[in-house]
Amino acid sequence: MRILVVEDEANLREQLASHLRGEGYVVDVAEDGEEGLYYGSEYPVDAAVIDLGLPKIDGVDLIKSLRAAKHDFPILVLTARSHWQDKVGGLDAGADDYLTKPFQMEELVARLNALIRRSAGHATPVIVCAELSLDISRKVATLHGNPMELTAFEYKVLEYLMLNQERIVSKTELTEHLYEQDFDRDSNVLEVFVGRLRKKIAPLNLIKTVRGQGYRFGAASNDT
Amino acid sequence: MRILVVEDEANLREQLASHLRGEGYVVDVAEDGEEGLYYGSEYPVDAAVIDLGLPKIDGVDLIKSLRAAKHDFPILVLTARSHWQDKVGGLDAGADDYLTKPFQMEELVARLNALIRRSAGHATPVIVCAELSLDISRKVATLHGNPMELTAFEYKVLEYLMLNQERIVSKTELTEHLYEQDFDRDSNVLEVFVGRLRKKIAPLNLIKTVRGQGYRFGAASNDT
DNA sequence: AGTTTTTGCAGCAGTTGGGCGGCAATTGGA
DNA sequence: TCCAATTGCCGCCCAACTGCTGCAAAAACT
Repeated sequence: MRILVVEDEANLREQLASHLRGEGYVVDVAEDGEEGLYYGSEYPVDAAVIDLGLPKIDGVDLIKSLRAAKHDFPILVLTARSHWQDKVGGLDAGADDYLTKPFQMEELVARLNALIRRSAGHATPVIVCAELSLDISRKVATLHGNPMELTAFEYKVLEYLMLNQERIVSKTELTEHLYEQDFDRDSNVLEVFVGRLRKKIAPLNLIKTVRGQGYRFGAASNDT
Repeated sequence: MRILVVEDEANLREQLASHLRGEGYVVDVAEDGEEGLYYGSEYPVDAAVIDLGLPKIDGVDLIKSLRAAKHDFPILVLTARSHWQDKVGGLDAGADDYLTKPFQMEELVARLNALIRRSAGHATPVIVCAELSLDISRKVATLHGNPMELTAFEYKVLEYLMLNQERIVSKTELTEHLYEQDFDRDSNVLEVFVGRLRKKIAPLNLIKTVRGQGYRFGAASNDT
């Protein structure tokens, strides 16, 4: 999952970035509204964390611009406690949730998780498909009731596919959402991971290949 | 479907071309307005993506010239965010939609799809004919409610025929819209693909041969 | 240092696009 | 009406491409 962080204070910005990376997210950082607008428009981000007090373009205007440009990824707004009124402006502009500084990283992560999940159309933190279920908040997959042993990357791939059930997800899309931008385009790592995942969830045939287009995750249905 | 891309910046131009080719389009590229006018006049393009800031002939003038020459394929205009006023000029000149840079490829593709579909006279993204329906945006054909397994080429042929229902489409026309220009004229690939399509949608007799002229797709009606 | 995870490489296999030649259908002329 | 020429159709074949897998090296983590 790709997160955009827009925060002007260097210290907090780095803290956010490194903590989110530690949680397995791909993170783009911007230090002002202009840069934020650029990243938000140019990269396929899955969610954004935006501080409201920003140079160049104010946080509220940034959100408005992003929404005007039809970017509908969820936005979590950060406000200083002393400016708590701002949060109303942020939500009005199109943000989805807010957090007042100071805050705990765990809380931010939890809220981000929830936002991403809901924006993919899942109301609950557990996605179930046949005998396989995925607990987004605990980051655990369960097969036939037993927790699966997945590596960090295997989990990321599975999560992205399950959040986008029934949709064809191209390898490019997976790459863009799961890797930092400079990634070797003609590598076959993804094929390898999909292969391993398939092996681990066998004999459920949930990950289907659509030749020339990508993969589709879904309940084994009408193939051929 | 044949797309004309007119963009002076080499990087973006190649990115556009390769991404659109990846989506199954046939792409002509031009790097200035003059070249754009040539391709737009000479080849049977189905839609064009035109950057407004162009050398030799400006984007707006290019659009005007194309329209003056009675080319009515849909045109999607690209503008830099800082020159957003341009878009008005572009639309006035005869463009059909616009996108401000930077933008995401997915969005461009989605809009192009919509433009092509509408220009063929279909308001909705799903074209239905008897028991066969085609979802242009998802690129899926459905027969009797079951999604069909079509190869990339079979799909392209079917899409073109269905977008041009009831009209006689010559093999030359199909070739020009579905293949890059240097194509072996006396090949029978198209006949082969039409044959395979017929087999897959049998027993519906939707693709009729008009000897010496081409094919006509339509609800089985009064044949000779 | 040892283990686990990620990545690159190379070979394999299935699918697809396209060629070739034979066959069928239509047309026009005798 | 019959025959030949033309046009389109179809089955079979092959080459190229895409995706999969196993192995080994590199990197990350303990």
